[in-house]
Amino acid sequence: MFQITEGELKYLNEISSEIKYPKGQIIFSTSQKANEVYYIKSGLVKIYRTTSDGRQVSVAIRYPGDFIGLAEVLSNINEREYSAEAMDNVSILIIWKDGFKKMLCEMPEFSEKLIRLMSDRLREAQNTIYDFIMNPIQGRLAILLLTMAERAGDKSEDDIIRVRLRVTQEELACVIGSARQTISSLLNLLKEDGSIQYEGREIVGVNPNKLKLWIQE
Amino acid sequence: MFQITEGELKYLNEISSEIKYPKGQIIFSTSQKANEVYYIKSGLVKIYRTTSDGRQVSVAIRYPGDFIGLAEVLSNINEREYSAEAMDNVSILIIWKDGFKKMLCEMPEFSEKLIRLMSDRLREAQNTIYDFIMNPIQGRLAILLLTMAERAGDKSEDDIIRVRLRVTQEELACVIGSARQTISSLLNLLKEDGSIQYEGREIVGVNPNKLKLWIQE
DNA sequence: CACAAAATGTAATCCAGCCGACAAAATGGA
DNA sequence: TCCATTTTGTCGGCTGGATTACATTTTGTG
Repeated sequence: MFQITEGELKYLNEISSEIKYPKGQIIFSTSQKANEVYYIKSGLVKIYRTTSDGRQVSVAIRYPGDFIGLAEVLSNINEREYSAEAMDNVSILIIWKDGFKKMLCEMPEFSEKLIRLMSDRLREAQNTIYDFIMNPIQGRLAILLLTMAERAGDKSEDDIIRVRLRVTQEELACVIGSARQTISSLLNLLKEDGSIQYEGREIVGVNPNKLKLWIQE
Repeated sequence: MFQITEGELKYLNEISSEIKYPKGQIIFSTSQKANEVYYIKSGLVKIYRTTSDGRQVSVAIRYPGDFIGLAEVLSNINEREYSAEAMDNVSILIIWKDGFKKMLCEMPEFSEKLIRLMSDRLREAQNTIYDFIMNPIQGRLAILLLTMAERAGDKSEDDIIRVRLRVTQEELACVIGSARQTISSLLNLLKEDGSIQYEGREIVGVNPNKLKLWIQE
């Protein structure tokens, strides 16, 4: 998908400052001014909104190599529509709007790539909508675990993805719009079934082929 | 949101050919070659996928002034991931990939605007995901009717949107991931409630304020 | 090490909304 | 105008999964 080049990263490093956020820290939140974009160097970030009754609803998870906070800046919206929170210890580049827009002008191939990036994200979001309509909870959970493993893990020799995911059931529930208790029992089913492997409270292995059996279509 | 200029439309007219599709006609479908983008001059188009068991799942509805078929072309995907079908009599410009990409190079402000467009669509899709998680069926239906009215209707003197929507319950059901029968009774509730007005089988008026009462958050 | 806080497991209850089945109404061709 | 086809209305039964309510385990912290 989207891959940043050496040159671009160098440019980014010059116009940004690096910040580390500990797990649980909020990077930006709804209705703050949207004056910067962020580039994730390491760690996972969840994009979410807090509802009036206090629940959290996540619409995406972003991984190392992803930009976040892009949509508001590119759409020229003044305020953040979603919040972003570090799901573990996260290292991030902060890039000010003006610098970022200057970069877009000066590096036309980067600008071109950005169109592709937004396009990829749109397709991804549409697929999420599709999956929500098509799949019952188990399917959505399977899809989520699969994508998380693919994006955050290293593919090893056999077809089991080695990974290191420390994510609570509550967080998973927010992403697929479900209840924590339901996730609890489903995860146990997946465990028995060999679709996922735990080590303590950390997911360390994911079997794509077995997981896919839970997914509709 | 996205507004095309006189100049851009003129340019588009030169590199495109206009085609009219009668209601129900398929404009492109899944796994066809993705060699062109389309610009809707009039009419509504649904973007959907047919599942293995024959059901249709819609992920978006596009309106006059929208481009369709963009994502595959901009992402450099070879095959269509979704199908597009005329929801009524539709008039469309077909623009070949090469011509479109040439236009992007020659009109940098257009290219810039396209980034904004994709960004807008991404936000829209994320909001759809959010709504799916937050809202039960009535809420989703209300949101759908509201956006359809806002995009396809003319705002009149009072705060009722005058519109002319000929859409079957089946189609509505596909968009919000529900069953036709459920839509049937909900529409009747909305009718009684004064949220929407029918004339025969056509929705001709929508009351945004009343509709919003059905929406969570 | 002890204790509070966070995360998980489990089970009973309940209900929104899907599904099947059918009747009625509207629409559009011939 | 008539008949086939499409679209809509309605109703009961069934079920996935939310909700409530605890018990148990794990984790971090003074």
